[in-house]
Amino acid sequence: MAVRALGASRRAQVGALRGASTRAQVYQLIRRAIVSLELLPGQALSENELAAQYAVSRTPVREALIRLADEGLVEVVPQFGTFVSRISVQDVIEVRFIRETLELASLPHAVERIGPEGERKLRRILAEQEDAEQQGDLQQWFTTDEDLHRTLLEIGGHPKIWPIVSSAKAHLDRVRMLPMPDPGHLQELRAQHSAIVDHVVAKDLPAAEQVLRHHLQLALDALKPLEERFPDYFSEE
Amino acid sequence: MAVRALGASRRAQVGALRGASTRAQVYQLIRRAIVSLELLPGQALSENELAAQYAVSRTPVREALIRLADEGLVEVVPQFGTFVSRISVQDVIEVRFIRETLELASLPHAVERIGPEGERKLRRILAEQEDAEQQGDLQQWFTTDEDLHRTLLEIGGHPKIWPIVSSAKAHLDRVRMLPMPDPGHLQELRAQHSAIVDHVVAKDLPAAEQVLRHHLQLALDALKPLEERFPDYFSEE
DNA sequence: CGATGAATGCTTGTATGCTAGGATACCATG
DNA sequence: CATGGTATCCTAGCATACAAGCATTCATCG
Repeated sequence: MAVRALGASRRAQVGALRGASTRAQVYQLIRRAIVSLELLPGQALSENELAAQYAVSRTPVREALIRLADEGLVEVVPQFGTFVSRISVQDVIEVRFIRETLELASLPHAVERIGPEGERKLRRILAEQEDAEQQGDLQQWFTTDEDLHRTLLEIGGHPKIWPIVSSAKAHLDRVRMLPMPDPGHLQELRAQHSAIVDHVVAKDLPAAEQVLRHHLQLALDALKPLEERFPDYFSEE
Repeated sequence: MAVRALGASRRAQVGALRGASTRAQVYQLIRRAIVSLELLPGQALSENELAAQYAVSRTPVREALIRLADEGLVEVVPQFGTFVSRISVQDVIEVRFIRETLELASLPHAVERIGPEGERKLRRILAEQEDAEQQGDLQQWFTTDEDLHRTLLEIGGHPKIWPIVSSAKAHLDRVRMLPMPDPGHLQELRAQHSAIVDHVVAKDLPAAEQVLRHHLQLALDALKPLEERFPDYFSEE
C-alpha cells in the first residue's frame, strides 16, 4: 500500500530504462545514485525503503544489492543492514595502477591498428566532450570520458578489458565526483585526451604513453586533500 | 517434499561449507562444478533442479546464478532458461593478456620487496605443489598454482589485483581442465614456477619476466587443438 | 494429408510471508 | 541510582506462491 503510493513518483524513472528487467533497472538506478554521491558513503540502505522508493518488491532490490556488493559498492551485514561502502584509498590507488597498466599495454596495439575510421570516432568523441564542457554538463563529460578510454581499448583490439576496468573503477568514479572540479581542470584533462589521440594517430607511442600515464596520475594527486576534507567518506583501513 | 527428499544426499556437501550463507555455499558449489567441467558448456541449468539437488529453495540458487552470470560463467535467457556459458576463444586470449600484463607489471615490485618471509612462503607453496603432483591430485595442484600467483601479487604489494584476475580467469580454468594434462606437462609447469621464484629471489627481473611470459603462453598453445577436439564446448563468435 | 492454432508444460521474474538474529529502549530489581 | 534482563522493532536470509512468456505438442479444420 504505502509501497505503491510512495513509489508512484519514481515509476517514471524506472520506466525510462524499460527494455531491461526490473532488477537491471533498479541496479542501474542505485549504482548511479552511489557513484554520483547522491547516496553517501557509510549511509545505511534498507531493502524495504528502496523497494518502496522504486515501487517494486524487495526481490529485485535485493538482487541488485547482491550485484552491487560483488562490485564492492555496498556492504551487506547479515541480519543487520546494508551500507554504502566507504571509499578505500588503497583500492583507489590499486585500481588506478590496474587501469594504467592495462591501458598502457593496449596502447601499442592501438597505435599499430589505428585507421581512418578509428580516428574519426575518436575525434567525434573529443568534439562531444568539448560540447559537454562548454555546456557545463558534468555527467555528459564523464560519459564521453568513458567513451574515449573504451574506444582506445577497442581500437587496440582488447574490448574485453573495458568491463573489467569499468567495474573496478567504481571507487575511482566517486572520488572524481567529489570536488565538482573547476572548468579549468576539465579543460586540462580534455587537452590531454586530445594530445593522446594526436599521438596515437601520429603513431608516436612514447609520447602517447607519457601523456596517458600523466593523465591517469592526476586523479591520484587530488586524493590526499579530498581525504582530509571528506574524512567520513573514506574508510580507515 | 520431493525437494527435501532428493536433497538429503547433497546436504552433506553444503554442510561442509558452513559458516557462509547458503547463497554463498550454493554459488561455490555451482562454480566449482562449472569450472571442473562437471557441468558442461552449453548445458541447460534449471533453478528448480539445482534447488532440489542442494536441498534449498530457488531463492539462494537464483541469487547464486545472478552472480555467476555477472562473471560470465552462465547465461540467463529470460523466460527460457539458464545455460552454462560456452568457452569463448576470444575471451581466453584476452584474459591471458590481461593476466600476463598485470602480473608482469607487479613483478618488478615483487622483486624489489621480496624478503626472507616471502621466500619461505613461495618455497612452501612449491613444495606443496610437488606433493600434489606426485600424488596425482589435480585439484590440489591447481589450488597451489593459484596460491603461487596470488602470493606473488601480494609480495608485489598489489593484493587487489588477484580478485580481478581470478574472476576473469574462469574461462581459462575450464580450458585447463580439458585435456587432463599428462604428468609431464604438470612437471614442466612446476619447473617454470620454480624458476620464476628463483629469479625473483635473485632479483633477476628480466629472467623472471621471460619465464612468466612463456609460462602463461603455454595455456594458449594448447587452445587450438582443444577447440578442434571439443567444438561443442566453444562458442562460435 | 497438411497446416494452423490453442492448450499445456516448461522456464525465469516478481511479490510476499516467515524465520532468525542483533540493537535498543524500557522496566524491574538489587 | 545503577544495573541487568526482557520485550520489541529492526534487519537480511530463505521459502513459497503467483505472474508472464516462450516452445513444443496435439488436436482440429481446411
